[in-house]
Amino acid sequence: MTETQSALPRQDRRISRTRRQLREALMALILEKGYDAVTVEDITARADVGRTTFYLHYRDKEHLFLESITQIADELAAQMVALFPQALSEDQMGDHAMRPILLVFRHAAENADLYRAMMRGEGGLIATNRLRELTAGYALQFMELFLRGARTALPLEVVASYFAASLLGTLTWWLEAGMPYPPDEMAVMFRRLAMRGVWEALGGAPPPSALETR
Amino acid sequence: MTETQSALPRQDRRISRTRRQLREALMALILEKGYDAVTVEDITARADVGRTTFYLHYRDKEHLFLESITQIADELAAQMVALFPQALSEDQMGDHAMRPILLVFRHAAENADLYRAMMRGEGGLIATNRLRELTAGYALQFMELFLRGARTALPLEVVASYFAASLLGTLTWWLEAGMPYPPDEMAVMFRRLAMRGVWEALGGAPPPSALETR
Amino acid sequence: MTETQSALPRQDRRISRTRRQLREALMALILEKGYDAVTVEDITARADVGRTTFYLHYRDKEHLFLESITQIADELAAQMVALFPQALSEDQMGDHAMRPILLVFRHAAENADLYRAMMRGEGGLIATNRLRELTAGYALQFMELFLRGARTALPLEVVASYFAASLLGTLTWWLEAGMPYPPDEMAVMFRRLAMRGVWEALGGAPPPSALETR
Amino acid sequence: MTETQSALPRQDRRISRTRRQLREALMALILEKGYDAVTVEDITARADVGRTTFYLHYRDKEHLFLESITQIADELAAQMVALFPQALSEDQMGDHAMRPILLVFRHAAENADLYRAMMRGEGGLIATNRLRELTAGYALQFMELFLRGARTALPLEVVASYFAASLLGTLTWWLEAGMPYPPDEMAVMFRRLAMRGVWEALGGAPPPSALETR
DNA sequence: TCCTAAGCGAGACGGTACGTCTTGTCTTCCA
DNA sequence: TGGAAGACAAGACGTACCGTCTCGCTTAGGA
Repeated sequence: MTETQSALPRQDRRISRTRRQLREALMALILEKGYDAVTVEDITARADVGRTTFYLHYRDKEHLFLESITQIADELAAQMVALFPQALSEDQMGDHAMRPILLVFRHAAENADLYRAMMRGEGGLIATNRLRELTAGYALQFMELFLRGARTALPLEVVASYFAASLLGTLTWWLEAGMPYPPDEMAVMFRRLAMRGVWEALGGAPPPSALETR
Repeated sequence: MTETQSALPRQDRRISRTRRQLREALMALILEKGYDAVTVEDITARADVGRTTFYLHYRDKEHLFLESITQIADELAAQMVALFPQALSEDQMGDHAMRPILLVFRHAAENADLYRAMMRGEGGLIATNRLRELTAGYALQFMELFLRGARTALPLEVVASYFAASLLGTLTWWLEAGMPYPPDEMAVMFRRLAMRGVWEALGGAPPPSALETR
Repeated sequence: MTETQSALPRQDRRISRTRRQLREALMALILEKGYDAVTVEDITARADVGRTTFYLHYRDKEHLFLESITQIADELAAQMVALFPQALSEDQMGDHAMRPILLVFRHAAENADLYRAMMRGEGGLIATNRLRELTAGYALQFMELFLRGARTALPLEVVASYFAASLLGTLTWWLEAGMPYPPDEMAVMFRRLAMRGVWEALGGAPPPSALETR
Repeated sequence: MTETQSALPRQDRRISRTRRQLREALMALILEKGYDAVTVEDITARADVGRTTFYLHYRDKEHLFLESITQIADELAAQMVALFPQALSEDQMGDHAMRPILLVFRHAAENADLYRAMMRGEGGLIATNRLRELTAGYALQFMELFLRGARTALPLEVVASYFAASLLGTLTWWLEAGMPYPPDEMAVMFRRLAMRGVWEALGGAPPPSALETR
């Protein structure tokens, strides 16, 4: 990381420093006052940057916000992708279904402030929607991979959107409640709540491992 | 409705007429441009009312919005309450668990535009949060009623928030997708997805009726 | 004046009060810092008025400035018009030619600050040009009235622009130098300098009264 | 000129090339849009030069402008000085008084664009004021030379400022009107308008030559 | 021949002012 | 007397220039 940075021209390093300061200022302020109440001036004052400079980098507040979100979403997505190096056998599936959920809760725990900022307040829908789409997309992909075209009891998109909504909703509740349970435990609980119905909807009995192991 | 109104003094009728126009204007505008993009001036212009008059009745845009939401939430709540006239026997429970869900999807279908307005856009969180709390509250109440203090496999609040989030999430998806399935069908699908996990979490096997009947 | 104002509706009185405050603030600030250095915020702060209110009344600084100029120009113009109630006999002409000049110097002396503000600084050309056109116009009118179509030694427009430029130039010098001579004396001096040439250019010998009387 | 340049070190030649481009760009742009509307960026874009480079040579737009003005003013001044090689006899004076005026109109005709640029627009006062002072100064000098301390009918400074203002005003009108008369003719007309009054103000009858010859 | 100093272009940056938009308050007028 | 009209203050918005700065590139003239 340090190497990467020092490899950049000075000017570029300065730019990314400015952008980082802006991102961090925005996130901190959202947690303090909520997205809507934050003004561009607030952000630049906190980031110790001229207001003009803000507009040099971002169209408006939402632009900066989306960039910030995208960044952590991409991070999570990268970790997600790393989970599926090759096709899985069916009974591995049950076990592997657990992993992405675990990943999400752990990632949220590690970036709790960012996640809270994303989901809090009026502007939160911007973030929530992006995350929901992302999640539903991954769920759909995963399920199609598993099903290999087999017919399902319920329409796949219903299942996927159900899954995404319940995951994100549970996540939100958990974060707002101050993470009263450790992430791994939350993942297990969520799994117990969600997976039964999903497996059934997909037309199969849940693999034993999906119920017993973690 | 007409009777109720004609019972009011003339002046009051005029007031509620003004208020109704404002509400309707707001809802229409939210559907057109999204909550945030709507200005008070937009609303009053559409409602054919002076801007001053708006502030005579509501503190600000959010105030009017919440009032509108509250109105239909209350309506739904009233229907909900009517479902539980007395204590239920355990095997009635399974059957009755279905009813509130059905109610929600039907009510949403009947007031699709309002629901969409509530959930759409940035300001949507205001509505979504209210609905989520309301729903989680009802779920909690219902589950406590059913359990009568029995121990559960998972913390009740986790189950309740899970349930509320997945119901509202599914509802949102369904509305935004243009209600591709009839409300009763959606209720059944949602039930198949959610109830298995919930019943298990509450510590019991789902009553047969919960799986088969509608 | 007081009567006129109290005859206005209250709202209108308030408006003209705001406008007057803005005009006075602008003029004062021009004298202090020069036209260009004055910002809209300066003006509104001095006038004790919200910045938005400024834009409610004027497009921009120049608009306000021109309105102010026009006002005193109109005042002068009205006095000027009052000088020519009917056609003049030729030998009255010489005597009357003196009067407009006297009028200008006296008017400038009475509104010295405003005149200085108008002529000072970068924005001054806006004012200067307006005044020059106005003056040249009046001079042309006066000369045509006097000549009744007779041929002249020099083109009339040359004479008129010469006259206007020298009058305003002398005026400017006089004001900037702190009015070292009383207005009536200046008028006489200007007349001695300018009128000989002008009369000759118009083709006639100056009437004796033009040279001797004041 | 070419010789002078090639005698300079290359670097310096490059510098003066940059400066010349900037000057020319400014003048062209003033004629197009008026002084105030021209931005530094406009200038550098037109001059095909980096914005930084501008500030390498000039403090700001006004600095560049004044430098440009000074250059042609100096040129005119040099020609002016060449007119007075020695003391003049009184009757030569009348004839010689014509020459500087002629010089001014000819010089303006030769550099019409530059003169127009100088006098046009808001920023024109900067130039106008410089020229007025310069002119009034020369006039004063000339008159003192001629009078050799004799008493005058009117204060010398009044006469000088009158003279300068009327000369420049006439010049401006002439240029803006598109030079409808040749420079020599303008000089004669101006002389007929101005000189009578000036001579009288200085206390003497105009020498015959001043009225007849050119 | 290199190398080093200067002219220069690119562009990030802080700052100031602009003109616009929306909000919520208040006052006046009218039906 | 309730509602419409609209003046007003407040304050955020996004834009336009400004003048400063740092960074490399180029290029010419001296070592």
